[in-house]
Amino acid sequence: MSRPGIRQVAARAGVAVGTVSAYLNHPDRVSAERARRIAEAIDELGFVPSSAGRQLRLGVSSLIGYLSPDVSNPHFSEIAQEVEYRAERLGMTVFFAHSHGDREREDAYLEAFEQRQVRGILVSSFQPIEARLAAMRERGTPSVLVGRRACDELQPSVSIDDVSGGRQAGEHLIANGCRSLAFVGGPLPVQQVADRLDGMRTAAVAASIDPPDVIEVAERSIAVGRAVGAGLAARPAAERPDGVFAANDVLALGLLQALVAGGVSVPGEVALVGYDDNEFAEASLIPLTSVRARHDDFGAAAVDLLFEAIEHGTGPRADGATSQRVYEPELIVRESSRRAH
Amino acid sequence: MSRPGIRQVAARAGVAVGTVSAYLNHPDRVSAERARRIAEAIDELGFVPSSAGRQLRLGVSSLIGYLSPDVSNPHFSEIAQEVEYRAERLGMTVFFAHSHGDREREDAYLEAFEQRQVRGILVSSFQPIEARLAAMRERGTPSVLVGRRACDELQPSVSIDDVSGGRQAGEHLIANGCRSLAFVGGPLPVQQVADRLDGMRTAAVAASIDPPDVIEVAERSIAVGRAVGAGLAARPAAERPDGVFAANDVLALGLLQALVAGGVSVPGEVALVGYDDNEFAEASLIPLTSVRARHDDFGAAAVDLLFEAIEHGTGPRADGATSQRVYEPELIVRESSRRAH
DNA sequence: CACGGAGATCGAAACGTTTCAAGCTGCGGT
DNA sequence: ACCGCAGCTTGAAACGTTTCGATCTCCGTG
Repeated sequence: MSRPGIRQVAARAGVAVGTVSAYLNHPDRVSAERARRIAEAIDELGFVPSSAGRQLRLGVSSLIGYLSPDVSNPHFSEIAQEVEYRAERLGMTVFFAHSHGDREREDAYLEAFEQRQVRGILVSSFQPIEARLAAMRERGTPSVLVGRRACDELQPSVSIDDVSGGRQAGEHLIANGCRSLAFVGGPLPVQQVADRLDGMRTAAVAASIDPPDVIEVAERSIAVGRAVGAGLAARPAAERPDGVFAANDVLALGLLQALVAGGVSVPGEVALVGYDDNEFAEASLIPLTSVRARHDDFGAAAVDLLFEAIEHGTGPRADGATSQRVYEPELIVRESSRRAH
Repeated sequence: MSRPGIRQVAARAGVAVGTVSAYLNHPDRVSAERARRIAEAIDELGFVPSSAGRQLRLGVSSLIGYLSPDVSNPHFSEIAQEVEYRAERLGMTVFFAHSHGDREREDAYLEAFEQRQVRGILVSSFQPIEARLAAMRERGTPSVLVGRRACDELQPSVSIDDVSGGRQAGEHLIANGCRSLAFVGGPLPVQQVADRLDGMRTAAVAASIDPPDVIEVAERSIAVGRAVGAGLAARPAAERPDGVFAANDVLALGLLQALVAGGVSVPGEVALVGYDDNEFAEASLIPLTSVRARHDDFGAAAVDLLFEAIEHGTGPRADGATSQRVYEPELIVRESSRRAH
């Protein structure tokens, strides 16, 4: 007793299959009488149209794929939500997949997307991935790199100027009287992390103070932040940085907790700045200063850019412009770094 | 220049289409020589198998659907992650969709799942939805209700005993000397919320103290928690409850921030307990006491139950047992409610 | 009354895959 | 030299849909 198809519906309603198809896709083209009979048949049979059949015939789906590292980081879940809203308004469904930073999973999902004939793909990744995206573009599936600026001119991307974000964080700390800076983040090969550090270094150089101490970590999680924070709290005050910039809010929140638990006053003894400005940064008991990546437009812009790529085809843009949007981040100053001079 | 199909590959490799199919699905059944030729052809043509064609022929996909209200709540994203891991190990891909509490969206996604012929569906919802799930079960798509115990015997579910959780929270507050309780949560028609409140009431009755003051809210978010917290902080100390139980960690974190900002000492003047034990509850500067819903097994159990339903068919279970797992929650005591007596 | 046109309906073909009965090949045993 | 068997290989059929030229019906016009 396999599920009924459009044929069974047609037979039951006493009409041709083409008519049933018309009813489903262009209800206005079929007479009221038949529409009624068809609706009845569908109901009685419990007919559900098969998207596989439809997709096979049409050659495309109404799916867009979204590959992100990790939805448990509020930064990504906030973007995901926005993407879903925007795509929905454009009649598309989003197929979410999470790589958890694993390269194999990334590959597997990208391939799955292609097999499903998604119309386009949104990709957030901490790994070099442009070559793979270029190959998919060749085969007709466009993509937008989210969160990092693409090197290849032909690869659309939506990103934050992380160097600028890092510089703002650094300048802010310095302006608040910090002279002994530290950067907590990693792995350093990750472009976004490296850029943020670079920006901070630039600020230090400009102010002619020592470059930040780099505390590299393998993972940006609360637990790791906590561990690093405990280490800092354990140092004698003289050997402790007085201004810390974390690559990430999640990391920063862990740091903050361990510092305070270790008896270090924030922002008094250590001023702290995070990155992403996620929801929980603002909700902390000592609200966290953070570099905001304008979430409001970010996900939506990615979707829009993807649609542009879908329309324009996958070649270079006719107008020669590159489709790479870079947002200027904004420093949101809160208590964790606000110091009386 | 449509994408090449298995036929073009066969032609190019000089073999029959059946052989290419065999190569793709049972590589051991084709001779080394042909395998080589086919691999070559696939490479040259950039062939990507169409999952639509495959699914059409097979009649099933390797998808399971997961409908949840909102991935920006860490509670759900933690479950989602677990579900994805478990499903992956079983060779399934998870199709995520988010209802954002909207009934229409819920409907639309459930229908989309069915059209895609998912093997089964995981559903978290705050609305009554069992009737719809029953209809889908009739048509051959099993589901597992996640987070709330199903009323219908035939509907598998994985849930937490929310009444017990509420009772534990209440008893704990009382044991810590609180005599004037309050419950913050809502909307009350939501089963999970009502159950938690019920449990707390039970505890109050058992201890012969006044039942909790109920502060109903329309939405469980940080912002709402903050607003309620500000309201409490503004009251004269005598009119303020000394033990507050929030339906949700997100809500609790908002409350906590506003209380402290309003000069109310936590846990000194107000002891606070949340629910879900999400990652950020533990990471708060005043770590939040919370009722933990054993995330470790939760998502995995849901997937396992779904698979059982898929195997067993969609009728009542042969052994007559109902497939409803109820977990006993565990109170994790942290500083936000720990009081010196 | 014949004709034309508009609008609704029909039904075969095609999309890309897997299955499976049937055919083919080569080898070992008698 | 023949048979039988095992293992590869073949290719047609079927899955459920949409498209589109052909057909049919009906009505108004000349």
